[in-house]
Parts: sequence; C-alpha cells; structure tokens
Amino acid sequence: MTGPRRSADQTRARLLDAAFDELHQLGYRAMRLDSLLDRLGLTKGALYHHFASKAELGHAVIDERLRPWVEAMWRPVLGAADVVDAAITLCRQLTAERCDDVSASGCPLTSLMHELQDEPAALLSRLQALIEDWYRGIVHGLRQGQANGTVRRDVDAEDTAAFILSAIEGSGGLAGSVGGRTFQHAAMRGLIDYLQSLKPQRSS
Amino acid sequence: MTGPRRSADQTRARLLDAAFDELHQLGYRAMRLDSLLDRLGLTKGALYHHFASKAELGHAVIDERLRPWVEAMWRPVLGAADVVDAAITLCRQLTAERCDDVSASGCPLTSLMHELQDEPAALLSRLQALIEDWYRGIVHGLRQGQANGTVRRDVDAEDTAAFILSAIEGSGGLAGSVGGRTFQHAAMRGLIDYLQSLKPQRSS
DNA sequence: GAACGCACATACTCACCGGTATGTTGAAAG
DNA sequence: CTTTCAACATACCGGTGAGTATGTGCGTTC
Repeated sequence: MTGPRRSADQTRARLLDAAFDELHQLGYRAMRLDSLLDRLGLTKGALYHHFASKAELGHAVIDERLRPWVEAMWRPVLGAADVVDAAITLCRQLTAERCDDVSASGCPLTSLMHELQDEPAALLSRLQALIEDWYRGIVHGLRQGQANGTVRRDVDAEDTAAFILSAIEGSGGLAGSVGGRTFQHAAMRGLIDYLQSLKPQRSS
Repeated sequence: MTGPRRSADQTRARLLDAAFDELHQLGYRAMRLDSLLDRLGLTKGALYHHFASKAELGHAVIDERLRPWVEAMWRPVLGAADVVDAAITLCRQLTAERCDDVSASGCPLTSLMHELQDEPAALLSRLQALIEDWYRGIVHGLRQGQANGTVRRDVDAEDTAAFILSAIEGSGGLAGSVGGRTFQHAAMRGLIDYLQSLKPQRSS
C-alpha cells in the first residue's frame, strides 16, 4: 500500500495546488485544464482519474485550499483579546506579505465570485457558504469586542462587518486591476484608520 | 441621407445598449455574440459591419455607455457644496433604485475588471483609466470638502478615497454573489456611517 | 433608370477546450 | 508466476463561439 497510493495522493495534491494557483490568477473559466496539466507534466487521464469534472476540481479547490487559507488567516483575529488590534495586524501583514500576490491578481475569493454567476451553481454556493462563514465570523468578533469593551457599542455589528468585508474585497479587486500596490496600500491605510475609529474613544 | 443612415445609427445604439446590459450581467467572456444578436433580431453581418471585433464592441461600450454612466452618477456629488452629504444621498439612491440591478449582478465595473486580466489588454486599460478618473474625482472632492470645511482635515484624502472606492466596489461585488440585498444594505449603512464620521465633529 | 454603395442577412470555417474511450505499466495479492 | 486493479498515458470526439466570405435589397446619385 506504499507504492501507488502514496504517489497518487501526491499527484492529487499537486493538481489541487496548481489549480488553486491558476484559479485565482485567471479565474475559473479562463483556467485551462490543458495548460494546467502541461505545467505539471500530467495528462487528462490523471486529472479525470482524481476528479470527475472541471467543476468538481474547482469544488475541491474551494474546500481543501481556499477555505483553509481563509480560516487560517482569520483564526488569530477572532481568537484575540482585542479584535481591532488583531485585525489591524492582519491588514498590515497582508499588505506586506501577500502584496505582490494580491495586487497582481486580487483576492482569490473576489476573482472567483464574479464569473460564477451563471453555470456552475454548485461552485457558487460553496463560495457563498465560505464568505457567509467569514462574514459571520467578523460579526461574532465585533460582538465579542463589544462585550469585552474593545469595540464601541454604538456601532451595528452586522453593518460594520459588511462594510469591512466589502472594503477588503474591494481593495483586492481594484488593486488587481488598477493602481496596483500604491492603491492597495492607500486603501489599507484607510481601512486601518477606520478600524482604529471602532475602538472606544478616550480622548478628544 | 435620412434613410439608411438613421436606422444604421439606431442599430449601432441598440447593439451598444444590449452589449452594455449583457456585459455587466455576464461579463465580457460569458457575453455571447450569438445570443446578443438573437435577442435583437440581428445577425453577425450587422455586428461586424459596425464593430471590427468583440473586443472593439466592448471598447465602445466602455467609452460610450459605462463612462457616461459613472460620470453622470458622480457629477452631482463632486459639484455639491457638501460632498459628504451628496455622497450619502447618492449611496441611498443607489441602494434604492439600482438595488435589484446591482445586487443581482454587481457593479458593472467590478464584474468586468476581474476577467480582463489576461487577453484583451486594451479593454483593461480603458477600464483602468475610467476607474483612475473616478478615484481622482473622489480625492478632489474630499480635498475640496477639506477646503470649505465640510470634511475633517486630519484624514488623508487619497487613503480615504481608496478606502471608500474599495468599499463601494466590494459591496457591489459581494452582494452580487452573496447575501444579496440584505448584505448590500448592511454594507451601505456601514459606508454611510463612515461617511458621516468624515464630517468635522462638533459634539462629544 | 441604371449604376453604385451602404446596411444588413446567410452560410460557412476554424480553433479551442471539456470530456471520453481505450491502452499501458507497475505494484500488490494469492 | 499469474492475476488484478489502481494510476496514469494516448488518441479522439463534439459542441461552442468568434470571425469571414459572400449574397441581397433598398435608397441615393447622376
């Protein structure tokens, strides 16, 4: 059981990695199975042995790559003592590390959504569930912050969460096409200022 | 000169209108020339008589439909005495009027950008120029507001503009795929609260 | 009123790409 | 040693959709 099975899992993982990469660089439609396989030195036989269709490949990418990626990113924020500070740290981290990546092709989530509005309904609903969870996480984090006094109590958690999420996704999307890093940095500075304003003000 | 020329311009206009519609519902790639022509009762002959290619059709849609649409939307804001109030009015107006439209397929701009990152470079640069102008307009409006005392002077105009633009585009994009009108409304309430906070605070 | 050309319609080509049907190899089981 | 099946490779199909080549009617012009 050590021979073919081991390399099989490896092949599947390589397919997922490459698909995750091309997916958020080109999107679902523009992602070509042929070029993806060429890049890996594999063929159709390998792909359709592991995945029934292109849609199911995308499905697996969302579940096994995108979702862990998003959750790993936000876990430290939602578990932090001060949500606002943790969120700001994450923003700074994102603009630093992932800058080239994101500013080149936008947030992996956003780039996907826009083109999944028609045919692959199953894919879209997977994404919707992921983003919905993300949104609910931010709402929960804000309410938690309001409970322990690190977030102003006069703001509506759901409205604020929707606003924040929109800004994050929007900045990634716009930076992917326009302005590049400069715009991305500017938008993030604006977001950080806004996040700061969510703290209970003590002076002035 | 009244016979064929008049109906020719009309045909061209119908093509542009229909293309503008399908473009922000399906995007550039998903827009099918065949179905577009079927819908109008026209044929390939008509289309390729007026436009050299699909890319040039998209090019014309951006210049002759999208740009006027965006500019008409923002003209009252940039010319207003109080930019913040005017912007809030516009936000309310958008969530009311264009809600079904936008929440169904997202902002026409955003839906386009994400898929134009590869091949039709000319199209993308057209969009970039449009959004760049939009961004510069907001920056100018904010600075104007800072000059006449309707906007706080301690905010960076460029950062704030980038943040606002991101939130607008992001809300449209997310609402197009997730949450629908509820999310769109929540994000807009968050945005309006933020815009309010840009005014010079008098109390508290 | 005959030639001319604009504004389309019709019928076709061609490449691309997702999917399938079938062949091949090598390791594990008996 | 043989059988068997997982894990791929190879060759092909078929739909789809952008683009083209050619035909046609109707108004304008001289």
